[in-house]
Amino acid sequence: MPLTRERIAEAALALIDSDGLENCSMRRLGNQLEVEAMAIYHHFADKGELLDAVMDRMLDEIELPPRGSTPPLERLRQFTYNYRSAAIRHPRAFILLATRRFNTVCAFDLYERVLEVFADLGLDAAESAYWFRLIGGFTSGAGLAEGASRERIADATPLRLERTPEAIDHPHVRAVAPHLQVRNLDRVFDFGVGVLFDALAARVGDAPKS
Amino acid sequence: MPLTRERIAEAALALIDSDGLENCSMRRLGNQLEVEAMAIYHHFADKGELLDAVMDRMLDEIELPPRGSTPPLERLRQFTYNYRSAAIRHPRAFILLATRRFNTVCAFDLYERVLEVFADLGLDAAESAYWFRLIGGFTSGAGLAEGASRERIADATPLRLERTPEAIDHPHVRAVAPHLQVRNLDRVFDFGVGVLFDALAARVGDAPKS
DNA sequence: ACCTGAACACCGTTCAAGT
DNA sequence: ACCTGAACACCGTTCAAGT
Repeated sequence: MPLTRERIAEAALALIDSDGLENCSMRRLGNQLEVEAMAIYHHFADKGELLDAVMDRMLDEIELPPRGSTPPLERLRQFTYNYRSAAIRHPRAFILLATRRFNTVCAFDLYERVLEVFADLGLDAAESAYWFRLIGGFTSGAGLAEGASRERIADATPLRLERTPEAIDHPHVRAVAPHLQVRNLDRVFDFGVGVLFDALAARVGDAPKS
Repeated sequence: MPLTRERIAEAALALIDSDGLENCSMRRLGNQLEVEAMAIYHHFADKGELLDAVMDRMLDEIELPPRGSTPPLERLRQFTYNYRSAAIRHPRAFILLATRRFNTVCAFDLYERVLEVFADLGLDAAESAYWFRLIGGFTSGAGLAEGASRERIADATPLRLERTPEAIDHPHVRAVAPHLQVRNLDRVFDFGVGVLFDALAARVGDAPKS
Protein backbone atom coordinates (compact mmCIF):
# COMPACT_ATOMS: atom_id res chain seq x y z
CA MET A 1 0.00 0.00 0.00
CA PRO A 2 1.69 3.18 -1.20
CA LEU A 3 1.99 6.29 0.93
CA THR A 4 -0.50 8.97 -0.09
CA ARG A 5 -1.60 12.30 1.37
CA GLU A 6 -4.94 10.70 2.24
CA ARG A 7 -3.41 7.74 4.07
CA ILE A 8 -1.04 10.01 5.99
CA ALA A 9 -3.74 12.49 7.00
CA GLU A 10 -6.04 9.68 8.08
CA ALA A 11 -3.31 8.11 10.20
CA ALA A 12 -2.46 11.50 11.70
CA LEU A 13 -6.08 12.11 12.74
CA ALA A 14 -6.28 8.61 14.23
CA LEU A 15 -3.02 9.22 16.11
CA ILE A 16 -4.27 12.57 17.47
CA ASP A 17 -7.56 10.95 18.50
CA SER A 18 -5.77 8.23 20.42
CA ASP A 19 -2.62 9.92 21.73
CA GLY A 20 -3.33 13.64 21.55
CA LEU A 21 -2.09 16.44 19.34
CA GLU A 22 1.10 16.85 21.35
CA ASN A 23 2.05 13.25 20.64
CA CYS A 24 1.43 13.39 16.92
CA SER A 25 5.05 13.75 15.84
CA MET A 26 6.40 13.01 12.40
CA ARG A 27 8.44 10.15 13.84
CA ARG A 28 5.53 8.52 15.63
CA LEU A 29 3.32 9.03 12.61
CA GLY A 30 5.93 7.37 10.43
CA ASN A 31 5.99 4.52 12.89
CA GLN A 32 2.21 4.06 12.56
CA LEU A 33 2.54 4.01 8.79
CA GLU A 34 5.51 1.61 8.94
CA VAL A 35 7.68 4.05 7.10
CA GLU A 36 10.57 6.34 7.98
CA ALA A 37 9.33 9.67 9.31
CA MET A 38 11.12 11.58 6.60
CA ALA A 39 9.09 9.85 3.88
CA ILE A 40 6.15 12.04 4.90
CA TYR A 41 8.01 15.10 3.66
CA HIS A 42 7.73 13.75 0.18
CA HIS A 43 3.95 14.29 0.40
CA PHE A 44 3.71 17.37 2.63
CA ALA A 45 6.02 20.37 2.63
CA ASP A 46 5.96 20.63 6.41
CA LYS A 47 3.93 19.68 9.45
CA GLY A 48 1.64 22.69 9.03
CA GLU A 49 0.51 21.43 5.65
CA LEU A 50 -0.15 18.00 7.19
CA LEU A 51 -2.26 19.56 9.95
CA ASP A 52 -4.23 21.44 7.31
CA ALA A 53 -4.97 18.08 5.69
CA VAL A 54 -6.13 16.74 9.06
CA MET A 55 -8.48 19.74 9.36
CA ASP A 56 -9.82 18.99 5.90
CA ARG A 57 -10.58 15.42 6.94
CA MET A 58 -12.59 16.67 9.90
CA LEU A 59 -14.41 19.29 7.84
CA ASP A 60 -15.32 16.58 5.34
CA GLU A 61 -17.26 14.80 8.06
CA ILE A 62 -19.37 17.86 8.88
CA GLU A 63 -22.47 17.68 6.74
CA LEU A 64 -24.58 20.61 5.65
CA PRO A 65 -28.04 19.52 4.44
CA PRO A 66 -28.38 20.25 0.72
CA ARG A 67 -30.24 23.27 -0.53
CA GLY A 68 -33.98 22.70 -0.70
CA SER A 69 -33.97 19.67 1.58
CA THR A 70 -35.31 21.73 4.48
CA PRO A 71 -35.68 25.47 5.26
CA PRO A 72 -32.42 27.47 5.45
CA LEU A 73 -32.70 28.02 9.19
CA GLU A 74 -32.98 24.27 9.76
CA ARG A 75 -30.05 23.59 7.45
CA LEU A 76 -27.95 25.99 9.50
CA ARG A 77 -29.12 24.54 12.78
CA GLN A 78 -28.30 21.02 11.61
CA PHE A 79 -24.87 22.16 10.47
CA THR A 80 -24.23 23.67 13.88
CA TYR A 81 -25.04 20.37 15.56
CA ASN A 82 -22.89 18.49 13.07
CA TYR A 83 -19.99 20.84 13.78
CA ARG A 84 -20.31 20.12 17.48
CA SER A 85 -20.47 16.39 16.73
CA ALA A 86 -17.03 16.69 15.15
CA ALA A 87 -15.78 18.31 18.36
CA ILE A 88 -17.12 15.37 20.37
CA ARG A 89 -15.85 12.75 17.92
CA HIS A 90 -12.38 14.32 17.80
CA PRO A 91 -11.94 16.14 21.13
CA ARG A 92 -8.15 16.23 20.85
CA ALA A 93 -8.06 17.32 17.20
CA PHE A 94 -10.88 19.88 17.37
CA ILE A 95 -8.45 22.49 18.70
CA LEU A 96 -7.03 22.60 15.18
CA LEU A 97 -10.37 23.82 13.81
CA ALA A 98 -10.71 26.37 16.60
CA THR A 99 -7.21 27.83 16.48
CA ARG A 100 -5.71 27.41 13.00
CA ARG A 101 -6.56 29.66 10.11
CA PHE A 102 -8.79 28.07 7.51
CA ASN A 103 -6.62 28.19 4.47
CA THR A 104 -7.42 25.18 2.34
CA VAL A 105 -9.62 24.87 -0.73
CA CYS A 106 -11.77 22.44 1.24
CA ALA A 107 -12.31 24.95 4.06
CA PHE A 108 -13.20 27.75 1.64
CA ASP A 109 -15.67 25.51 -0.16
CA LEU A 110 -17.39 24.84 3.14
CA TYR A 111 -17.38 28.54 4.07
CA GLU A 112 -18.99 29.27 0.75
CA ARG A 113 -21.79 26.76 1.25
CA VAL A 114 -22.46 27.98 4.80
CA LEU A 115 -22.47 31.64 3.80
CA GLU A 116 -24.85 30.77 1.00
CA VAL A 117 -27.34 29.67 3.66
CA PHE A 118 -27.10 33.09 5.32
CA ALA A 119 -27.82 34.67 1.96
CA ASP A 120 -30.77 32.30 1.49
CA LEU A 121 -32.08 33.62 4.80
CA GLY A 122 -32.15 37.07 3.25
CA LEU A 123 -29.21 38.51 5.16
CA ASP A 124 -26.86 40.92 3.43
CA ALA A 125 -23.08 40.50 3.59
CA ALA A 126 -22.60 42.56 6.77
CA GLU A 127 -25.31 40.78 8.71
CA SER A 128 -24.09 37.44 7.40
CA ALA A 129 -20.71 38.26 8.93
CA TYR A 130 -22.33 39.21 12.24
CA TRP A 131 -24.40 36.06 12.56
CA PHE A 132 -21.60 33.88 11.23
CA ARG A 133 -19.25 35.11 13.95
CA LEU A 134 -21.91 34.87 16.63
CA ILE A 135 -23.02 31.33 15.85
CA GLY A 136 -19.55 30.19 14.81
CA GLY A 137 -17.88 31.72 17.85
CA PHE A 138 -20.31 30.00 20.18
CA THR A 139 -20.01 26.65 18.43
CA SER A 140 -16.24 26.79 18.37
CA GLY A 141 -15.85 28.07 21.93
CA ALA A 142 -18.42 25.67 23.36
CA GLY A 143 -16.84 22.77 21.45
CA LEU A 144 -13.46 23.55 22.98
CA ALA A 145 -14.93 23.87 26.45
CA GLU A 146 -16.73 20.57 26.08
CA GLY A 147 -13.53 18.91 24.93
CA ALA A 148 -11.74 20.20 28.02
CA SER A 149 -14.55 18.81 30.20
CA ARG A 150 -14.48 15.45 28.51
CA GLU A 151 -10.81 14.75 29.11
CA ARG A 152 -7.63 15.74 30.77
CA ILE A 153 -5.35 18.16 28.94
CA ALA A 154 -1.96 16.52 28.95
CA ASP A 155 0.21 19.23 30.43
CA ALA A 156 -2.36 20.92 32.64
CA THR A 157 -1.77 20.84 36.34
CA PRO A 158 -3.42 17.72 37.70
CA LEU A 159 -6.77 18.46 39.28
CA ARG A 160 -5.56 20.19 42.37
CA LEU A 161 -8.81 21.96 43.03
CA GLU A 162 -11.62 19.77 41.91
CA ARG A 163 -11.67 17.72 45.07
CA THR A 164 -9.87 19.83 47.65
CA PRO A 165 -11.47 22.03 50.29
CA GLU A 166 -10.78 25.15 48.26
CA ALA A 167 -13.74 24.37 46.01
CA ILE A 168 -15.95 24.50 49.07
CA ASP A 169 -15.12 28.18 49.47
CA HIS A 170 -16.82 28.81 46.13
CA PRO A 171 -20.53 28.24 46.65
CA HIS A 172 -21.64 29.43 43.21
CA VAL A 173 -19.05 27.26 41.48
CA ARG A 174 -20.22 24.31 43.56
CA ALA A 175 -23.84 24.95 42.58
CA VAL A 176 -23.26 25.50 38.87
CA ALA A 177 -20.51 22.96 38.14
CA PRO A 178 -22.83 19.90 38.18
CA HIS A 179 -24.84 21.43 35.35
CA LEU A 180 -21.68 21.60 33.24
CA GLN A 181 -20.79 17.96 33.76
CA VAL A 182 -20.53 15.80 30.68
CA ARG A 183 -23.93 14.17 31.10
CA ASN A 184 -25.63 17.61 30.93
CA LEU A 185 -23.69 19.06 28.01
CA ASP A 186 -26.29 18.16 25.39
CA ARG A 187 -28.85 20.21 27.28
CA VAL A 188 -26.40 23.11 27.69
CA PHE A 189 -25.59 23.15 23.99
CA ASP A 190 -29.29 22.87 23.05
CA PHE A 191 -30.01 25.93 25.16
CA GLY A 192 -27.34 28.02 23.47
CA VAL A 193 -28.42 26.99 19.99
CA GLY A 194 -32.03 27.69 20.96
CA VAL A 195 -31.31 31.25 22.07
CA LEU A 196 -29.21 32.01 19.00
CA PHE A 197 -31.62 30.53 16.47
CA ASP A 198 -34.68 32.11 18.09
CA ALA A 199 -32.93 35.46 17.75
CA LEU A 200 -31.94 34.73 14.16
CA ALA A 201 -35.46 33.52 13.32
CA ALA A 202 -36.92 36.73 14.77
CA ARG A 203 -34.50 38.73 12.63
CA VAL A 204 -35.28 37.00 9.37
CA GLY A 205 -38.99 37.03 10.02
CA ASP A 206 -39.76 33.38 10.56
CA ALA A 207 -41.67 32.28 13.60
CA PRO A 208 -39.41 30.59 16.15
CA LYS A 209 -39.95 26.84 16.28
CA SER A 210 -40.40 26.74 20.06
CA MET B 1 16.90 40.58 41.56
CA PRO B 2 15.96 37.09 42.70
CA LEU B 3 13.97 34.68 40.59
CA THR B 4 10.33 34.43 41.69
CA ARG B 5 7.20 32.80 40.30
CA GLU B 6 5.85 36.26 39.53
CA ARG B 7 8.95 37.39 37.61
CA ILE B 8 9.06 34.14 35.67
CA ALA B 9 5.35 34.21 34.75
CA GLU B 10 5.59 37.85 33.69
CA ALA B 11 8.59 37.14 31.49
CA ALA B 12 6.83 34.11 30.01
CA LEU B 13 3.77 36.18 29.07
CA ALA B 14 5.98 38.86 27.56
CA LEU B 15 7.87 36.21 25.59
CA ILE B 16 4.63 34.66 24.29
CA ASP B 17 3.34 38.11 23.35
CA SER B 18 6.46 38.88 21.35
CA ASP B 19 7.55 35.50 19.97
CA GLY B 20 4.48 33.28 20.19
CA LEU B 21 3.50 30.37 22.40
CA GLU B 22 5.46 27.90 20.31
CA ASN B 23 8.66 29.86 20.94
CA CYS B 24 8.22 30.14 24.68
CA SER B 25 10.62 27.37 25.66
CA MET B 26 12.21 26.92 29.05
CA ARG B 27 15.62 27.60 27.55
CA ARG B 28 14.57 30.83 25.80
CA LEU B 29 12.70 31.94 28.89
CA GLY B 30 15.82 31.31 30.99
CA ASN B 31 17.73 33.39 28.49
CA GLN B 32 15.32 36.32 28.93
CA LEU B 33 15.69 36.08 32.69
CA GLU B 34 19.49 35.76 32.44
CA VAL B 35 19.45 32.47 34.23
CA GLU B 36 19.94 28.84 33.28
CA ALA B 37 16.72 27.30 32.02
CA MET B 38 16.78 24.64 34.71
CA ALA B 39 16.57 27.26 37.47
CA ILE B 40 12.89 27.72 36.55
CA TYR B 41 12.18 24.20 37.76
CA HIS B 42 12.99 25.32 41.25
CA HIS B 43 9.89 27.55 41.13
CA PHE B 44 7.54 25.48 38.93
CA ALA B 45 7.15 21.71 38.91
CA ASP B 46 6.83 21.64 35.13
CA LYS B 47 5.90 23.74 32.13
CA GLY B 48 2.18 23.13 32.66
CA GLU B 49 2.34 24.79 36.05
CA LEU B 50 4.17 27.74 34.52
CA LEU B 51 1.50 28.10 31.81
CA ASP B 52 -1.17 28.05 34.53
CA ALA B 53 0.65 30.98 36.14
CA VAL B 54 0.63 32.80 32.80
CA MET B 55 -3.12 32.24 32.59
CA ASP B 56 -3.50 33.67 36.08
CA ARG B 57 -1.63 36.80 35.03
CA MET B 58 -4.02 37.31 32.15
CA LEU B 59 -7.08 36.64 34.26
CA ASP B 60 -5.81 39.19 36.77
CA GLU B 61 -6.07 41.86 34.09
CA ILE B 62 -9.72 41.10 33.34
CA GLU B 63 -11.79 43.33 35.57
CA LEU B 64 -15.31 42.65 36.74
CA PRO B 65 -17.04 45.80 38.02
CA PRO B 66 -17.68 45.47 41.76
CA ARG B 67 -21.08 44.53 43.09
CA GLY B 68 -23.39 47.52 43.35
CA SER B 69 -21.36 49.75 41.05
CA THR B 70 -23.81 49.20 38.22
CA PRO B 71 -26.68 46.74 37.48
CA PRO B 72 -25.70 43.06 37.22
CA LEU B 73 -26.39 42.90 33.50
CA GLU B 74 -24.03 45.82 32.88
CA ARG B 75 -21.37 44.27 35.11
CA LEU B 76 -21.54 41.10 33.04
CA ARG B 77 -21.49 43.00 29.77
CA GLN B 78 -18.46 44.97 30.87
CA PHE B 79 -16.72 41.77 31.95
CA THR B 80 -17.39 40.26 28.52
CA TYR B 81 -15.75 43.25 26.84
CA ASN B 82 -12.81 43.10 29.24
CA TYR B 83 -12.35 39.42 28.49
CA ARG B 84 -12.19 40.20 24.79
CA SER B 85 -9.71 43.00 25.51
CA ALA B 86 -7.38 40.41 27.00
CA ALA B 87 -7.68 38.40 23.78
CA ILE B 88 -6.69 41.48 21.78
CA ARG B 89 -3.90 42.47 24.15
CA HIS B 90 -2.46 38.95 24.20
CA PRO B 91 -3.48 37.39 20.89
CA ARG B 92 -0.79 34.71 21.07
CA ALA B 93 -1.38 33.80 24.72
CA PHE B 94 -5.18 33.88 24.66
CA ILE B 95 -5.25 30.34 23.28
CA LEU B 96 -4.20 29.23 26.76
CA LEU B 97 -7.43 30.63 28.23
CA ALA B 98 -9.50 29.06 25.47
CA THR B 99 -7.97 25.59 25.51
CA ARG B 100 -6.49 24.81 28.95
CA ARG B 101 -8.57 23.73 31.88
CA PHE B 102 -9.04 26.39 34.53
CA ASN B 103 -7.47 24.77 37.54
CA THR B 104 -5.90 27.48 39.64
CA VAL B 105 -7.21 29.19 42.76
CA CYS B 106 -7.15 32.45 40.83
CA ALA B 107 -9.34 31.03 38.05
CA PHE B 108 -11.84 29.59 40.50
CA ASP B 109 -12.05 32.90 42.37
CA LEU B 110 -12.92 34.60 39.10
CA TYR B 111 -15.48 31.92 38.19
CA GLU B 112 -17.06 32.46 41.57
CA ARG B 113 -17.39 36.21 41.12
CA VAL B 114 -18.81 35.82 37.61
CA LEU B 115 -21.32 33.16 38.64
CA GLU B 116 -22.36 35.43 41.50
CA VAL B 117 -23.47 37.95 38.89
CA PHE B 118 -25.68 35.33 37.26
CA ALA B 119 -27.21 34.62 40.66
CA ASP B 120 -27.69 38.38 41.18
CA LEU B 121 -29.65 38.37 37.93
CA GLY B 122 -32.03 35.89 39.52
CA LEU B 123 -30.94 32.84 37.52
CA ASP B 124 -30.86 29.45 39.21
CA ALA B 125 -27.83 27.17 38.95
CA ALA B 126 -28.99 25.37 35.79
CA GLU B 127 -29.79 28.56 33.91
CA SER B 128 -26.54 30.12 35.13
CA ALA B 129 -24.71 27.20 33.54
CA TYR B 130 -26.63 27.66 30.29
CA TRP B 131 -25.98 31.39 29.99
CA PHE B 132 -22.41 31.04 31.20
CA ARG B 133 -21.63 28.53 28.45
CA LEU B 134 -23.48 30.58 25.82
CA ILE B 135 -21.81 33.90 26.60
CA GLY B 136 -18.49 32.34 27.54
CA GLY B 137 -18.41 30.10 24.47
CA PHE B 138 -19.06 33.05 22.18
CA THR B 139 -16.48 35.26 23.88
CA SER B 140 -13.85 32.56 23.84
CA GLY B 141 -14.53 31.41 20.29
CA ALA B 142 -14.79 34.93 18.91
CA GLY B 143 -11.59 35.92 20.74
CA LEU B 144 -9.72 33.05 19.12
CA ALA B 145 -11.11 33.87 15.70
CA GLU B 146 -10.13 37.50 16.08
CA GLY B 147 -6.64 36.48 17.14
CA ALA B 148 -6.32 34.36 14.00
CA SER B 149 -7.45 37.33 11.90
CA ARG B 150 -5.02 39.70 13.55
CA GLU B 151 -1.90 37.69 12.87
CA ARG B 152 -0.34 34.78 11.15
CA ILE B 153 -0.29 31.45 12.96
CA ALA B 154 3.29 30.28 12.86
CA ASP B 155 2.96 26.85 11.33
CA ALA B 156 -0.12 27.48 9.22
CA THR B 157 0.30 27.14 5.52
CA PRO B 158 1.19 30.56 4.14
CA LEU B 159 -1.80 32.32 2.67
CA ARG B 160 -2.20 30.29 -0.42
CA LEU B 161 -5.78 31.22 -0.98
CA GLU B 162 -6.32 34.74 0.20
CA ARG B 163 -5.05 36.31 -2.95
CA THR B 164 -5.25 33.58 -5.57
CA PRO B 165 -7.95 33.09 -8.17
CA GLU B 166 -9.56 30.32 -6.14
CA ALA B 167 -11.14 32.89 -3.84
CA ILE B 168 -12.87 34.34 -6.85
CA ASP B 169 -14.83 31.11 -7.23
CA HIS B 170 -16.43 31.80 -3.83
CA PRO B 171 -18.75 34.79 -4.29
CA HIS B 172 -20.28 34.64 -0.80
CA VAL B 173 -16.84 34.41 0.83
CA ARG B 174 -15.74 37.38 -1.25
CA ALA B 175 -18.76 39.40 -0.17
CA VAL B 176 -18.63 38.56 3.54
CA ALA B 177 -14.86 38.50 4.15
CA PRO B 178 -14.43 42.32 4.15
CA HIS B 179 -16.87 42.56 7.05
CA LEU B 180 -14.64 40.24 9.07
CA GLN B 181 -11.51 42.28 8.48
CA VAL B 182 -9.74 43.63 11.54
CA ARG B 183 -11.10 47.15 11.19
CA ASN B 184 -14.68 45.82 11.47
CA LEU B 185 -14.20 43.40 14.34
CA ASP B 186 -15.40 45.82 17.03
CA ARG B 187 -18.71 46.11 15.22
CA VAL B 188 -18.94 42.34 14.77
CA PHE B 189 -18.28 41.71 18.46
CA ASP B 190 -20.73 44.43 19.50
CA PHE B 191 -23.42 42.74 17.44
CA GLY B 192 -22.89 39.36 19.08
CA VAL B 193 -22.85 40.82 22.57
CA GLY B 194 -25.98 42.80 21.73
CA VAL B 195 -27.94 39.74 20.63
CA LEU B 196 -26.86 37.71 23.64
CA PHE B 197 -27.53 40.41 26.22
CA ASP B 198 -30.87 41.40 24.71
CA ALA B 199 -31.91 37.77 25.04
CA LEU B 200 -30.58 37.58 28.59
CA ALA B 201 -32.27 40.85 29.52
CA ALA B 202 -35.57 39.56 28.14
CA ARG B 203 -35.17 36.42 30.21
CA VAL B 204 -34.43 38.18 33.50
CA GLY B 205 -37.15 40.73 32.97
CA ASP B 206 -35.19 43.92 32.39
CA ALA B 207 -35.89 46.07 29.40
CA PRO B 208 -33.19 45.72 26.72
CA LYS B 209 -30.95 48.79 26.52
CA SER B 210 -31.31 49.21 22.79
C1' DA C 1 17.59 26.95 49.32
C1' DC C 2 18.77 28.17 44.96
C1' DC C 3 21.16 27.67 40.73
C1' DT C 4 24.40 25.16 37.23
C1' DG C 5 25.72 21.90 33.60
C1' DA C 6 25.77 17.62 31.64
C1' DA C 7 22.86 14.16 30.01
C1' DC C 8 18.59 11.61 28.16
C1' DA C 9 14.97 10.97 25.21
C1' DC C 10 12.71 13.29 22.33
C1' DC C 11 11.31 17.14 18.43
C1' DG C 12 10.97 19.32 13.09
C1' DT C 13 13.62 19.64 9.25
C1' DT C 14 17.69 19.36 5.78
C1' DC C 15 20.34 16.86 2.86
C1' DA C 16 22.96 13.46 0.58
C1' DA C 17 22.34 8.93 -0.67
C1' DG C 18 20.06 4.91 -2.19
C1' DT C 19 16.50 2.35 -5.51
C1' DA D 1 9.73 9.46 -8.00
C1' DC D 2 9.88 7.74 -3.64
C1' DC D 3 12.05 6.42 0.50
C1' DT D 4 16.22 5.98 3.88
C1' DG D 5 19.51 7.40 7.43
C1' DA D 6 22.55 10.45 9.33
C1' DA D 7 22.87 14.94 11.00
C1' DC D 8 21.57 19.71 12.94
C1' DA D 9 19.49 22.65 15.99
C1' DC D 10 16.29 22.49 18.94
C1' DC D 11 12.77 20.64 22.93
C1' DG D 12 11.16 19.22 28.32
C1' DT D 13 12.98 17.10 32.09
C1' DT D 14 16.22 14.44 35.44
C1' DC D 15 19.94 14.40 38.24
C1' DA D 16 24.26 15.05 40.42
C1' DA D 17 26.94 18.75 41.61
C1' DG D 18 28.06 23.20 43.16
C1' DT D 19 27.30 27.46 46.53
